[in-house]
Amino acid sequence: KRGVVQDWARNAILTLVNQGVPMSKTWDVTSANAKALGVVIVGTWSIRTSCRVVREGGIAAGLMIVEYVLMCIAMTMSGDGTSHKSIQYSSRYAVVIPLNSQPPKDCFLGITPKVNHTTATQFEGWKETLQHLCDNFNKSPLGNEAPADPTRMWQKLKGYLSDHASDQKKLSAALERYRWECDRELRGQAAMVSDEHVEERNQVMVEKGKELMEEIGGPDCYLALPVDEQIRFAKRLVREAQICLGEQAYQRLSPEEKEVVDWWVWSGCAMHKDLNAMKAGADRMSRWWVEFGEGVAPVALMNKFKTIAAKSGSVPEGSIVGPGDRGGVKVTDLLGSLVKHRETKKGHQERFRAFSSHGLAATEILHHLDLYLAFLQLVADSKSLGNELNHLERNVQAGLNDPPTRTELCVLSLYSQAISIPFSQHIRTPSNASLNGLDLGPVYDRIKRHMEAVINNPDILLGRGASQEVGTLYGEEWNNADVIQFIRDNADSFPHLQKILIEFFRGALKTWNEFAKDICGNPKVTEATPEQRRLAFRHPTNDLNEGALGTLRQEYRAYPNITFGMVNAKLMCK
DNA sequence: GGTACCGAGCTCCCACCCTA
DNA sequence: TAGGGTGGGAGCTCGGTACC
Repeated sequence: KRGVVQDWARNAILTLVNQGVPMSKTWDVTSANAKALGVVIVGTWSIRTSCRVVREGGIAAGLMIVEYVLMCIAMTMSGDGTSHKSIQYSSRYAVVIPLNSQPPKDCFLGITPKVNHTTATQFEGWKETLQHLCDNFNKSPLGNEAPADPTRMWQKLKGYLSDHASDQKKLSAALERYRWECDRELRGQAAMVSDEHVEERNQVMVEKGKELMEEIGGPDCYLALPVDEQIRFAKRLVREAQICLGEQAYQRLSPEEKEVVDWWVWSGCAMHKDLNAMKAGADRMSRWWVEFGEGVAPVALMNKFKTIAAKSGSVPEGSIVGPGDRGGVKVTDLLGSLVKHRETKKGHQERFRAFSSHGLAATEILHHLDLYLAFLQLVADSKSLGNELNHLERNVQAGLNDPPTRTELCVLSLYSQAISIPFSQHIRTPSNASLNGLDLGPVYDRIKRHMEAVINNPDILLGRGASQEVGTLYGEEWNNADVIQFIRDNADSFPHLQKILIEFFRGALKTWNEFAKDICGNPKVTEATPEQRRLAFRHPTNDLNEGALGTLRQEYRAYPNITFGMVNAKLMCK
C-alpha cells in the first residue's frame, strides 16, 4: 500500500529506539545507514510516525503478554515503587512458566503512577494492570476469537517477589487472598454448569440470596434500588455464590491436590538482604564506639547548620550529633556527594567516576587514599579566596584523616570484598541467569557460615597469612587485592580494627539470619518439590523493576515531555 | 548563585492522502 | 465516500548555557 510505512521500517524504528536512538532521529539514522550501504530507500517517515510505531509496539507487546499468560502453566509477579518529583510510581513484572520445558519468560507489565504507597492502592493497581491488559486484548481480533479473563490469570499465580518492606509482605498476603478468591470463583463457575451436586448448588444460591438480601434490607429495598445498583447486586450474588461453591469443590480435592492449588510463596530481593545486612553491620559498628570506645570514636562530620549550633554553645554537642553524623558510611556519603553528585551540575564527577555502593566506595577510598587527600588540597589551592575548602570538603578531609573513621572504612571494605561482591557476582553472573530465587537457601547458609567463621576467627580476613581461598565467600580472587594488602600492612594504625570487624559481622549476620527466613526458614520453600519450585520461579533480585524505574527517571530527564505511557511502550517493546 | 534564553524531544490537533 | 495512515505546525517541559 502506497503511503504506508512498511513492516521492515516499523521493525527498524523499534530496534533503533530500543538501542537508544531518539524517536526524532530514527529516519536520519536509517537513511545514513542506507546511504553508506548503497541502498536506495523509497519514501521516508516522520517523527510522528516514529512515535506511533513505538506506541503501537507497546500495545502489541501487551497482547503478546496476554497470550503468554493464557498459555502458561503458572506465573509469579514482582513489583517495586519509587517517587519522582513528588509522584509515586509502581513498576510491575510477571514471570510466566511455559507449559513445555522452555525457560521462564519475563513480561514487563508497565509502570503506573499512583496516589499513595498504601497496600490497598498497590493491590488495586495490580488488579487494574491485569484487567487493562485483558481489556486491550479483548478489543483486538485475538480477543474476539478467545477472550481473555483476568480471573484465569490470577488463578495461575504462585507467588510474589519484592523488597523486604512490611507493606510488600502485606501486599503479598492481599494478592494471595485475591488469587484464592479467583480460584474458588472459577471452580464455582464450573460447579454452576455441572450436573453433579445440584442440590448443594441450589442450597448455596438460596442461602447467599437470603444473606445478601438481608444485608440491603430485604426485597422491597432491592426493588427500590436504581437499575445499575440492582445489576451490581446480582453480579455480587453470583460471584459470592460461585466462591462458596468453589470452596465446596475445593474441599473434595485430595490433600496433595489442595497443596498444589494453595501453594504461594513470597520472597524478598536478595540484594536488599545484603544492603540491609550492610546497614545493620554499620549501625552495630557505630554503637560499639559509644559502649566500648573509651572516649575514642570517629570524628563528627556535622552538616553546616549543626556545626553552627554546636559552635554557638546553645546546645550541647552531644545532643546535636546523631549516630549517622560520623563514621565510614558518613564519609563515603559525603565523598559520594563531592565526586558523584546526583545533580549533574554539582560535585566533581568529571574528575572522578567511581562510586556505586558504600562497600565499593570504602574500597575505592582506601585504595586511593593519598590521591583523595591530594585532590582535596588541589581543590583548596584552586579556590580564588584564601585557599579555604567549603564545609563539605572540610568534612571529607577530616573524615579521611581520622583513624577511627578509616577503621570503619576498612571494615566496610572487608565485608564488601568477602561477602557482598562474591555474592552479587554469583547471583548476577550471566551463566546463572536461570537461577531461581527459591533455590538460594544453600547460598544464604554459606554466607551465614562464612560470617560465623570470620566472627570466630577474624584472622581469616586480617591475618598476614590469610588467603583469598579462605577469605572470600567462594574462595575466588579478591575484587581488590591491593586494599586487602593495604589493610594488613597498616593494621598497627587501626588498633580497634579486629573488634570493630567482629561487631560489624555480628550485626550483619543477625540481619542475614532474619532476612533469609523467607527462603531458609520457610517450610513451603524448603519442603517444596523441584516441580513446585519451577512453577514458582522468580529471579533472585528485583533488578528488573529497579531497572525499569531507573529507566523511567532517565527517560524523564532525557525527554522532559515524554509520557509514562511512552516509557512503558519503549520498555514493553524490548 | 540567579536569571533569561535556547534547543531537544515529545505530544496534540488537524488537514491531507490513499484505498477499498 | 468513509476511514485509516501520515505529516505539518504549535506548544509544552526542562536541561544546558550565557551572562551578570
